[in-house]
Amino acid sequence: MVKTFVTMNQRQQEENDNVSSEPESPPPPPTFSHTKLTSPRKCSKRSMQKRVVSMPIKDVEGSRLKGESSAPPADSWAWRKYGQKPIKGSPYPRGYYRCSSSKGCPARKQVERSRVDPTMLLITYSCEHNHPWPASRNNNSAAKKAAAAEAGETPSKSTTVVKQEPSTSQPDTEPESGMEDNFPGLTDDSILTTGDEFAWFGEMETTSSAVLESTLFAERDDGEADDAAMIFPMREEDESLFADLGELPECSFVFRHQRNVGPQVGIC
DNA sequence: CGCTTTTGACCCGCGC
DNA sequence: GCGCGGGTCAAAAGCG
Repeated sequence: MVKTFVTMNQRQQEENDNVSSEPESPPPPPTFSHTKLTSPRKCSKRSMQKRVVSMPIKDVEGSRLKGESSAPPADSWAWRKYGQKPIKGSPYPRGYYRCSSSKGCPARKQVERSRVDPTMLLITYSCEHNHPWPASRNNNSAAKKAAAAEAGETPSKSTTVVKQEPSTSQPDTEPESGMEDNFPGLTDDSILTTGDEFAWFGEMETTSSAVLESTLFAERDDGEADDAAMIFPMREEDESLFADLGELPECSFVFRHQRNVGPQVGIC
């Protein structure tokens, strides 16, 4: 299973759409706990970290069909839709879901259909740092249903973009303190290791054919993004595509992982 | 009956 | 300061 990626087109789209996490903001500080947040409504976009999953519609439907009974669904939490908005420039509406797996769960996700590739769903996950992630409930069929409904019935392909945005809701505490207990997946260290610690994403990763993206190295200050970009050598055509990436945020990282998709970019 | 979805209104941040 | 667009709220309707 490949991890985390945004195709170039998707990324460009996100730049255009503001779908990406903080396109309008300068590179964020290297830690999570800087912005005081009193309510989700007051969460600054720049203070959030996102995870965007670009999921083939087919996968959404597939997991819905076989989901609860046999194989765990791609996303094992309960999501309740609380809104839907048409997005400017996009023919497809964006659905807004919040976690209903536990009371007071701050997690949210947005589901929209990719304009670049209508066969793909872009799912943006967000949550707060200190959010105590609930145990899997395998009860997200509703959201999937809605996502699939929004997406329509179309064949699908491959890539996945994951964006996640933990907000900085504990401004007076050290970034590491308490956070690991409640939201282990979003520590600076584990941010590089999706899977075990990032259980909820990891679960998605292992239970779905969707490709899961890596966390966005937004909060890193050690140049990891650059390193990540070097993991996969680029071909010339890819490099030409990246020629326009001069304005990528510092924290952006680039992969290539798919033969027919081209370069992949993670955005933070 | 309880939970979810729908949908219009409202709020807020941001750019001009 | 104003307008726009994105995100959330909350009431009503639908569904199991």
